[in-house]
Amino acid sequence: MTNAVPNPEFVKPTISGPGAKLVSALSLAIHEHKLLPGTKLGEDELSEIFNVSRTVVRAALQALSHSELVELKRNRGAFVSQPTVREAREVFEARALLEPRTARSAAERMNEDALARLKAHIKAEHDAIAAGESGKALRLSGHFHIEISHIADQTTIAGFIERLVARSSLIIALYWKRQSALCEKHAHHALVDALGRGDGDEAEELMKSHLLDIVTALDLRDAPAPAVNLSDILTP
Amino acid sequence: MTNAVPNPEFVKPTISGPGAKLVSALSLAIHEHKLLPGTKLGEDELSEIFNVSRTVVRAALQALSHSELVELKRNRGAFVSQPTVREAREVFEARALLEPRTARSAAERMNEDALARLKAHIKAEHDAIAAGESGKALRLSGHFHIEISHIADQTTIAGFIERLVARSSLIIALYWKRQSALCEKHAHHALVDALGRGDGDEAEELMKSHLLDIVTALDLRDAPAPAVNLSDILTP
DNA sequence: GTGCGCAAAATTGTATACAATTTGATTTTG
DNA sequence: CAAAATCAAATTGTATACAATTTTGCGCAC
Repeated sequence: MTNAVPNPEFVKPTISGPGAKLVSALSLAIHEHKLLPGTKLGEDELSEIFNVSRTVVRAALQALSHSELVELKRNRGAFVSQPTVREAREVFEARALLEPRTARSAAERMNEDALARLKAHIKAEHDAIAAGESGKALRLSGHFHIEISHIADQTTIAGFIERLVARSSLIIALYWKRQSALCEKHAHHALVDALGRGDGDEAEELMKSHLLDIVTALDLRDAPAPAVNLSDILTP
Repeated sequence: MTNAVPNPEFVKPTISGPGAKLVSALSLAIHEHKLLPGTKLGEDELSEIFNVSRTVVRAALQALSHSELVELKRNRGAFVSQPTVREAREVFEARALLEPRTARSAAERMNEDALARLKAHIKAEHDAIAAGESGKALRLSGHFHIEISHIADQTTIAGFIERLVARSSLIIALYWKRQSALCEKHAHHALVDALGRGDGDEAEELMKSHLLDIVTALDLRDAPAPAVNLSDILTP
């Protein structure tokens, strides 16, 4: 069965043709933490798996690098990005700057259709958790924020938020405190409530504290990134 | 003589090797309004001008499309982007959201070196205007905002602002009211003053009104579109 | 046994050839 | 004469071949 959410894609169609499938599949896998930060994405490997030439693989990897999910190192290859602690802090500072205001706008532009989409989204999150599909649940919880930004109807800012959410997924993979449970369930539910009532003040406040909660569940001391490739770190 | 400004590049090194030159040259030409929105960027044409294969031209065009300076249309080719009126409004709304706050941060992190760079920047703008190089002046005036965002030391947000400034350049090419003079001279000078004094409140306020001034000088009602000959402008 | 150096293998970078699609002009047809 | 159909030229999309670079592994000296 396919996703219950209208648009399951994170990466906008910056690329078309056969490469689009590759971009979708890779970004999906990264968002669901099936591909972990540091994983090498070899060109031959991918071209064989997807039955396309290296030309389109390279185009897809370049596209992913521009959305910052993948890092390209010249003559070395493509790797799933490994945001640093500093980048992690910056990403959530940027989200704190953009998203609360965006949630307010969304509340002001709310309508029946949008509310239905959000509720369906939360249900999908629920179902994924119930089914034990933690990767999918994680991806959906990120996508929830994107959905709100789309309701706010600010395409440009929504694009920024998409990038930040994508990066957040990598950050969570690297810095999430294992002991703290990921229970965005209540926060998202409360947000949908506020949005449904058109309560911009509350939506803004809820989003602010929700983002703070997420950061609190991260371990952003100088924790070394669990690198797959040690040589990247040990050789200057 | 080369630029007096430390980093004349707008597009970050998302691409390396021979293609980097191409990206630099094209983004420079676009920022200086030598290549106007809607201009077609043919692959053969560029590969001949820069003496590289179409492979690297395509990579460069893809990079430019991800920074939204260029729009790729499948089976049609690459064109200098033509932001719509709606996009234009969104871009300046996003700038209004990000830049005043960023100017405040910059004021708080100001130091001797940064102040010197900003003053050198303003001087370069001055000189370009005096020399009648309006394209260069325009590019520098955009880069001034990027310089401030770098001083604020928020790489992620700085990246967003870079994209917005790039897009603004296209917007100005399309929607600038000819009658209104572009005199960012005073605004930029006042900003540097406030920043130099570490006056965050004033810097934030000045940036806000400065951005408003720019929008006011735009005619965001309709949109014509010009075009141009490539080989007349580009020389590697 | 450790470290260095060199050569082979693997991988990425670039160029070129060919396929698919669009474009524009010319011809055909009502 | 206008509109539609068509065919050739031009342009982009994709695959493959070759070059450059990095990685790997073996052998040798110390």
